[in-house]
Amino acid sequence: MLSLQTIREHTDEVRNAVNQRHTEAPIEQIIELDAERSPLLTEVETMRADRNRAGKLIGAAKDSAERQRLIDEQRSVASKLDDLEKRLTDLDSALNKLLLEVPNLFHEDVPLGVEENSTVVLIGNGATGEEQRIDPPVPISEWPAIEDTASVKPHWDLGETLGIIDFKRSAKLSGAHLPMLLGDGARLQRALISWMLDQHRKRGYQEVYPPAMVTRDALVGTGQLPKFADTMFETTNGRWLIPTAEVPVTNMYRDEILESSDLPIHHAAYSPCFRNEQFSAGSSSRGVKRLYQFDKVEMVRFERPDDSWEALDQLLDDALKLLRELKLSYRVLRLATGDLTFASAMTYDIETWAPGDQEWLEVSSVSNFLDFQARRANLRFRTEDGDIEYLHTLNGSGFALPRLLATILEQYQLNDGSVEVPLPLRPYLGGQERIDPA
RNA sequence: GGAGAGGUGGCCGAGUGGUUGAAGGCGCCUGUCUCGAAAACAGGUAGACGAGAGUCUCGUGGGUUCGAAUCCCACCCUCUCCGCCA
Repeated sequence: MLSLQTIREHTDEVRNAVNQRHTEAPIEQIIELDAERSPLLTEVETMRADRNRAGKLIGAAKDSAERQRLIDEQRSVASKLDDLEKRLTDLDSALNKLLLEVPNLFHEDVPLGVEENSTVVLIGNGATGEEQRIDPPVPISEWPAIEDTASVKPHWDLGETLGIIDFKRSAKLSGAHLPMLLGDGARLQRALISWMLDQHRKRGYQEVYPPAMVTRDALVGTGQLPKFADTMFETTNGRWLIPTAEVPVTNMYRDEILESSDLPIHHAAYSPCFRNEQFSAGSSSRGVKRLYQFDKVEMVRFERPDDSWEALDQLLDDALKLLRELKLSYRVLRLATGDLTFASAMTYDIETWAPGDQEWLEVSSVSNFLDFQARRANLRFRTEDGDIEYLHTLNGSGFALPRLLATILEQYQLNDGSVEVPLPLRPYLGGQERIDPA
């Protein structure tokens, strides 16, 4: 969250950020309550100081008449202090509630506008290995459509003919949007998970296998709650199913003060993710593109504030390294303000090309949250000078498995209907080179 | 799920209504001593808000009281035993 101080001192900037995100936040209410709170706080603190002073005198009083006189005196102010304290508590909790609904500020390089204003900043060709930085970035609305004449099947057809993705049978047990992987499909996913975790580990990301159920507080910490409760599943025992491993992992160091020498901390976590998607029939949710449950490998970084922007670039590159090794075609978007998530100050989306479906699939989202989550989750560290500061958090997927799997199936499809196994994954599949129809 | 024990500062641990934000020890930092180190001795050593005075924090939230680490209630967490389970 933003500090009260930020909202108080940079009100216009905050208002502007909220508007550019095309959302709403109770800024005016916050300003109003804050104006009432400040003088009240001073008054309450002065009265408490009096009370504490009197308490010491009462404790030390030898003469019982004098002691009784002091007690009577305090008795007469106690109820007034009580009233004022109640009002202060009410204001504080109201303010805290409102502050949780204010989105983060964003970096000046974030393009303004809605989704179509997001810009393409990088594009990579899987076949040739060429990578091109797009400078200046081009809005996706002006980005030329890909002329991909490859006549290949979309992954949902391929998955069925190869017998590796089953939509029909899983519907019997779970309903729509919860497909199952079979045989080489399940094995390919497992290979991907292992390979990705191994790659991240090599680059210094310590592996974590987090709980998939978390408390409400954890979700408040990362910013999903209180605003986005309807996008998740609450369990009957008061926990919530995680929408991403970002939630448990970012909350790991909650209420701790890390030493400067501990930073940076890099984790990679494999977990299932659960999202209460509002589906409408159509191409955007076909196949495995949008599901109630999917697996994902997520990278989470805890950084010193000065390092977080450089860390964002590294994080993006750490994700892209995997796509380069898999020889997949991809592009990187810098999301526009209207498409940014609540907590993010800047987000890159990585999309891979799905030739069967003729569309780009979002397989990763890489964000810098600055101290926004750190304030909510109380993530702090001690600087070299001994000061205590909020650290910065970042995360990026590497990668969401269903869509990555879909892209691989479509990009690695051969003329005879089989699918080649990407080179780096073969050691994880006992050297297997192809997936043939079952 | 049942029965019991317990949650105090970086750690251990005292404190059961009043100059206690908290004794003592360990650890850590600084100084004296030393060629240097160790030992010894002396001093220092939690966080939040605030310009500051000051206020708040002894698992969390309520309550009693002029006053709560200390009394009462609820909840959370940890440990032991039983039951159940992968």
